[in-house]
Amino acid sequence: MDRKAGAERARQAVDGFVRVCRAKGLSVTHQRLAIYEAVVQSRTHPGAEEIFGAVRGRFPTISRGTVYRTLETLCSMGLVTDVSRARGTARFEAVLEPHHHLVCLGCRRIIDLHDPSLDEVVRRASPSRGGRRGRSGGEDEGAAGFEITGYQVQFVGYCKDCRSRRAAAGSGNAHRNREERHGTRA
Amino acid sequence: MDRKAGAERARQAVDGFVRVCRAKGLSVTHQRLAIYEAVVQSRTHPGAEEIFGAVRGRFPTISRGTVYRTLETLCSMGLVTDVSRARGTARFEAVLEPHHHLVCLGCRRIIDLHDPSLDEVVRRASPSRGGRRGRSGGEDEGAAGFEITGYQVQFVGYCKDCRSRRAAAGSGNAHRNREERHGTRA
DNA sequence: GCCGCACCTGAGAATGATTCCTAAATAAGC
DNA sequence: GCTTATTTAGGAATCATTCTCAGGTGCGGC
Repeated sequence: MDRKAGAERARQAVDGFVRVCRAKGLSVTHQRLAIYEAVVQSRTHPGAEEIFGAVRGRFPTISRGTVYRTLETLCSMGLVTDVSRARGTARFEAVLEPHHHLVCLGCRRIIDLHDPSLDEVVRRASPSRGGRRGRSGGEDEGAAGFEITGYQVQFVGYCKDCRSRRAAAGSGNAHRNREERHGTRA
Repeated sequence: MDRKAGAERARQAVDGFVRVCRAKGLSVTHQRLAIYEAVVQSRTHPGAEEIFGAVRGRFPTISRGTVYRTLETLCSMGLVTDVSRARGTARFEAVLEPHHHLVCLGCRRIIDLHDPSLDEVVRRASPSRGGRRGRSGGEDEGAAGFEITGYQVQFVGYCKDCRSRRAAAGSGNAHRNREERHGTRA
């Protein structure tokens, strides 16, 4: 039953993949499909290197470049998410009071957000305080025994400047500019 | 008044810095102080490169290595925070339903956390929905006009395995092992 | 104010992740 | 099957970060 459900889910995923590729005018290559499947099958939030390793079983000659390129493509198709979408170079601050962040995916700006009501709310739901969870299929096993030392609510999106820049580029588009590339689409 | 308050704040920061260094048995070097001041004075969540540039005005021969090393030291002293403390290599997933993450600073494991109550609550406080904010001194100006495309609550800490590993290492400590180094202390 | 030494820094090499480049291979429409 | 635009393989290049080690410096004791 478990096996059957898994096979069914895999088939649906492939179907969806092909449909989305067609819709976006992208070729369905074996490599793309294999990389997508590798992400779908993994429960461990794999990195590019792990996916490279997994796919190499089927395509011994696949290159890292293909893996990186394809993962970016999959993200922009919305089939895969970059968990660390606000990732980038290390960024520091000396603000010691607890607070949260708005991260601009366009220019990588980080804006502090002080809102005590967010803290209150997160603290209440925090898994270490017995917040209810596991209702969605029991996927959160690893959470047991986790010691939480900190948290933040991270909002991602586009700051005022980048919004107007994007709006301006909207008319004469046909390409994504370099600045947008380093942000991971949400 | 603004200027005076700034100077006062700066002096307090330096005092605190010296006190913490003494308490931890660390030398108070000019470079450390300068790097700390650069972080304190910046409102923009600077990266290592920016701090390097800022400090080079005073210490033309300072090296990047010193900047990186010192930032790590400041973080472990608790004077500075690595905003992207869950940072690392890119990590992907194909789970499309909204959910949150537990990030282990020990082994970099990422655990999904499905808790609809968190979504609900965060959505209610979201700055684009007019959540109350700016009460803490008006520092959140940049938030105006920000378009939010996504968010996540990110809990950082130590998973069960890493906790027991740390506990075991606790008796025979005197050094931080390599595995802990790549995590930013909370 | 001077000494010793453990702790720090500077310089640059090394590493690791990611991106870029180009020729060869391939999917998709006809 | 043929054509062409898209995609891939392979490897060089880039960028952030870490490591190494020889020389320099803060600081407690005299």
